[in-house]
Amino acid sequence: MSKPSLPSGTRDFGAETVRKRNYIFSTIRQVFETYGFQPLETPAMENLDTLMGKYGEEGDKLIFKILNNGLNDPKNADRSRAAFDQVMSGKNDKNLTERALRYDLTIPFARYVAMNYGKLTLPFKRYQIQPVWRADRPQKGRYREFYQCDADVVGSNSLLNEVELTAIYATVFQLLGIAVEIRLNNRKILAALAEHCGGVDKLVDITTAIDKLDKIGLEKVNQELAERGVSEEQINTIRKYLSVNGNNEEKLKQVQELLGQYNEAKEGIRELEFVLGYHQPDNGNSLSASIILDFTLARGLNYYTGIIYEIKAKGVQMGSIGGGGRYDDLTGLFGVPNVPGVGISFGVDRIYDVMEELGLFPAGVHMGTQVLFFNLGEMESRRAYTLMQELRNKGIRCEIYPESAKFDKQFKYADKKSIPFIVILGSKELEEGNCVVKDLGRSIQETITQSALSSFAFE
RNA sequence: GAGGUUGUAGCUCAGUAGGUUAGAGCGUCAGUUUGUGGCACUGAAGGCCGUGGGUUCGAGACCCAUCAGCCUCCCCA
Repeated sequence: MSKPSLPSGTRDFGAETVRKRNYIFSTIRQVFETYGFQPLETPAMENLDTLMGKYGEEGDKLIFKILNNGLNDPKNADRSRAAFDQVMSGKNDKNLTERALRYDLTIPFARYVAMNYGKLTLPFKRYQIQPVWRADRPQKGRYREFYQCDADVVGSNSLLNEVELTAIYATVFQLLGIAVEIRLNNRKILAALAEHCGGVDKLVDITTAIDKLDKIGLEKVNQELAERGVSEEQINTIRKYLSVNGNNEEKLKQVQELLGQYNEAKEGIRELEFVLGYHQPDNGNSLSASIILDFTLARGLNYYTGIIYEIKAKGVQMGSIGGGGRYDDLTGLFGVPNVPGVGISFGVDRIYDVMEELGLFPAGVHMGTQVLFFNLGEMESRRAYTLMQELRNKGIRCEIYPESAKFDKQFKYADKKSIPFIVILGSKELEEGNCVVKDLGRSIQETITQSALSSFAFE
């Protein structure tokens, strides 16, 4: 038997890591709660048809499918084989798989809203912090199991929601100490560009092409567009669009000049102006985050219809650490039309990697044992145990060395675990009703009465 | 899905052009030290060299396959 291993792209988390991750989770949760969002949890698995077709062609490929049970039952054998042939020809078959692991938190949320529509008070604001799974090839900042922290509002068209979600992004990253760019764009502006270039059907081609801008450069983007039947004049417009620059105000002005004749573009510009207007420095915001309009931002998720978000950490080589946007009719996919929504997502695993790389975790996240009681014999440890429980009742994190071992060994144990205080209670102390408290960091100790121990300041 | 790269002790890595019994540091354990740690010294344990084939008199080294990690593209958090 060889050593056990982990499925590709999954990880175990040791104590240190768990504490640091919890620090991120609780920061995000606290901000979500502050903005009036309520928690929701949904199952790890969903019916396959709930997920399929929601994330685009690439997304479908990355959904982890769960094999049905009982495939090997003789009475199912023919059906299983037929289903397998279906799958081999690129189709899904319910006789082989009808469930899958959740791919994100937005679609399960939409499913939940559709199922509970009558019971929910609209606008409905929920947050959700759970793992998601993607059958992707692992690499830097990319895992097959990772956590998302989502906040969504459904049942409201108000741009005030976008304003608040922007503020949530800014607040969370400020609390975590990560300098970020909150990049904003609007699908409506992209749609206007597509319209200008010959029709909405070009939207996907154009957006995926311009999304590659910073990777393959302007020339290649143009080349790629030409291959997709975009005329020279239209490419010229795209070229101008892509070279929009300056501060946010200047960028908006240029886009206005370029696409202002389209109503959709006007609308998109107005929406962005609205959100930016709320985040002026004189408006109670002291954002360490910069809000940057990026008209080349074209998030792949095909259900976005309005403002889209992407978060980029400054000073590190890392994909986006958050994203989101507005969707007009997500629950329409599940039979409940006309429920607009907007949401954002935090990628905790990438945030963790960024904070680790930049050394941003505060020293205080180590919440290990504070006090180690030495074990110096049967009678001694009985007494020590009683005293220890008193401290624990006061919320002090304690442990007693389980064996009656040599001093040396117990000291080294405290060192290894970075336990700052030890309590020595040996035969002499037992007799005199005392105990010795030693501060290992300062290397000082004092003898106090056992009754005074529970009010000792372990700091 | 395509490509690159790595895989030797618990961890980080050496291992020369294929040649005896596979090395170091750190860590672990024991001792110097049975009531005062971090240091030092002494000693010990721990490896089918990722896995399976192949070439060779001989493979940790070379070839093929496979698995896993990391990285790039696609896409994404």
